[in-house]
Amino acid sequence: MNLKELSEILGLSQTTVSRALNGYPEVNAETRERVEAAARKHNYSPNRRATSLATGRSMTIGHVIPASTQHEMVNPIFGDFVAGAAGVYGEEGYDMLFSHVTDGDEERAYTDLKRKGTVDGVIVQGPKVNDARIEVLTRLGLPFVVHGRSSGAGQDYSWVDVNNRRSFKRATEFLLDLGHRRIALINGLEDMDFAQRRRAGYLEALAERDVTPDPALMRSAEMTEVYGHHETRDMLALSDPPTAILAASMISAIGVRRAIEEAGLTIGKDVSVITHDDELSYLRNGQDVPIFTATRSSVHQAGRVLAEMLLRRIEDPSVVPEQILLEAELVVGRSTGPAPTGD
Amino acid sequence: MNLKELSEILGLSQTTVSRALNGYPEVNAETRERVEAAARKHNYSPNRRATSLATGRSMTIGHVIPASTQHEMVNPIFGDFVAGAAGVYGEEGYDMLFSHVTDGDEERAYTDLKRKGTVDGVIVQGPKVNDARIEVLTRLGLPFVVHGRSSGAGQDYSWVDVNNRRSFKRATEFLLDLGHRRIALINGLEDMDFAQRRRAGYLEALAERDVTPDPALMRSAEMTEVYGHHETRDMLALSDPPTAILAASMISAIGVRRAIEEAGLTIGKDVSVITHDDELSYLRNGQDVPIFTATRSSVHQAGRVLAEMLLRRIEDPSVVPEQILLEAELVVGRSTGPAPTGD
DNA sequence: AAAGGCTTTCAAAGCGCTTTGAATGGCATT
DNA sequence: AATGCCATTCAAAGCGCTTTGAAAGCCTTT
Repeated sequence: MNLKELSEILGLSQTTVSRALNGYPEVNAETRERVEAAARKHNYSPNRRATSLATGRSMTIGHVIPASTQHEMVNPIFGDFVAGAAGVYGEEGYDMLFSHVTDGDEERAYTDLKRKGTVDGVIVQGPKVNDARIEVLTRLGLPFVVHGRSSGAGQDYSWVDVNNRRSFKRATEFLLDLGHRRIALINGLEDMDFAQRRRAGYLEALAERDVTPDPALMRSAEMTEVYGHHETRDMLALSDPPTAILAASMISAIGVRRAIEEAGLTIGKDVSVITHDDELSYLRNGQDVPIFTATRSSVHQAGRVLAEMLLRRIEDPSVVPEQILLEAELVVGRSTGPAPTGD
Repeated sequence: MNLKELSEILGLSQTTVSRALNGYPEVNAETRERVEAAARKHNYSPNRRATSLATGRSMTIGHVIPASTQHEMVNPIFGDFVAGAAGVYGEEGYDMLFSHVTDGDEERAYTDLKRKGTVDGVIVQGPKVNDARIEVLTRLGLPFVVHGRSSGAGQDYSWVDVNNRRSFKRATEFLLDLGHRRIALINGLEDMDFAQRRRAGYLEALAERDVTPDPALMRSAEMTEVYGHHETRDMLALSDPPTAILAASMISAIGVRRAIEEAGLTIGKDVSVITHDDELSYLRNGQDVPIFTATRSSVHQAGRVLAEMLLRRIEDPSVVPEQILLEAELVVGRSTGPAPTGD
């Protein structure tokens, strides 16, 4: 059943039927009802490909997954983020499309996406310091919003980010207040913008209290469980081990906990741990009392906010870029306590 | 730059240019080279919407996410599965599309997907017992493959599944061999087909050794960390607590471990734990020695296999349905040991 | 009775591609 | 010189929709 057939059944022109279904005003109310009834009866819905070609809009949002960062997709944080965005897309009648990109080919990928008209806009995930994608997209005029920020990107662009610097500064201060001086940072990959900001906050707090940062206590890699475990085990074996650890995600924090327990130490007593908590659906930070003291900010919510922002930009691309800085809250759980006395 | 402009530049007809670029034989070799060079130079690539309308193929694979199972998306297992599939799509030039569906509207969703021509085929995830989707898709003639099986679905359809019954039977036997008699099962949601099969395997093993199953030791819910923790804590408080626990995923197993440790017990000594391990990228089962004794089967790999199967079906829908049953291996880690003696 | 203004409907063009069926020209064959 | 056959190329139709510009019909106004 296509538009032509439907209009023949109704004895109307395709124009009128199309207009009736799309809510144009110049259609007789009675006619509209007849058309709508017929459409329902014959289970008609317009062919997306044809509509898309005719209107120039695809009603699809793109998420580009570079092969290198393909890990992105398997990162549980990504899942929650995307689910948040998908909720909004669904409500507004948009579909979500993932495009795989061979490495280094990002510019071409976006150009194609634009050219091929596959999507109406894109969300840029995991921005690095000085991320080239922002310039490319601006130049192409393809609507986009960034999850996070990219220091050094010249343009004025739309983004939603968590105040990573401030939240990690606050977490560090919290540990300092408890008497800790040997505080480790198990960060995300250092070329990620968010990781830089977290480290900056951490260093800032130390500096303000005249604590000299120790490079041996600053680690960074992809935030897996095994990584958290590995680095913690390593640091606990130092002659002067940390008494507190700042972890970048629940997943690596789980690894941190495992290493602490394997070492026969007690979390929150021998070693304090604070993690960033993205409020992942499958890895909640406990039920009532938080497992970990944490800087908390829902990545699912961020997904929603970004999706809404993007749809606004698509609606009217001329609108001035928006920026939203979300504050993470510091929730106190059972993983932190006063620094053990030196003897 | 579109086909018309490109052909004008070249002084050729659109037909010839199109054929040259799509590798048709009836084009002069020299002409083809000229065309290809010009396409590269002017950064031409065909508009996907138009191609799609003309050919009737969208080069897109759909994954339908029902609003209820929207959780699916935030399940780390889903991420790894989808990443596996996405890899294959990428290699074959397909995109991946997620469609949100209001609940109970699945039939209509698939009908629309077919009608609108948004996708060339779909992957059905998380099949329940007697899943209605299989019948709908068969009737619509939309190519599909199922990740898992659906007991009771009449049709002959394509699927890839892990031998859940056998692997959980074997895991249970392993625990029985170690002397355990109070073995708990922390299963996935019971309306999921895979959960049924796992339970069947578990019960079969118990029956063969004349161990009476205890309903108090059989729990089921969505496989989150908090759930694993909650059920374990609950069961350890029983007057006759389990000495071994079978968990449905790494994530719930992490919760199980947390509860055991909170109770002051030692995993692998006081309580043995076996989990199913999907080899999630961010939650590897340790590095060299496995953390948990586990039934292991890569869900990422399953994603790849399913995607390849689906593309084959799309290529030739008349081909007879394929079925692949993957065997999980039982890897022994540090979470299991002999049952504690009764005194 | 003619003119003008609404409301409602329509025919046809256009979106950018693929593909069918026909045309062209060169060459070998009769 | 006429015929037939390839190898190339082309014009035009078609995919299923939206949208422009025109037409039809009816009522009101002069």
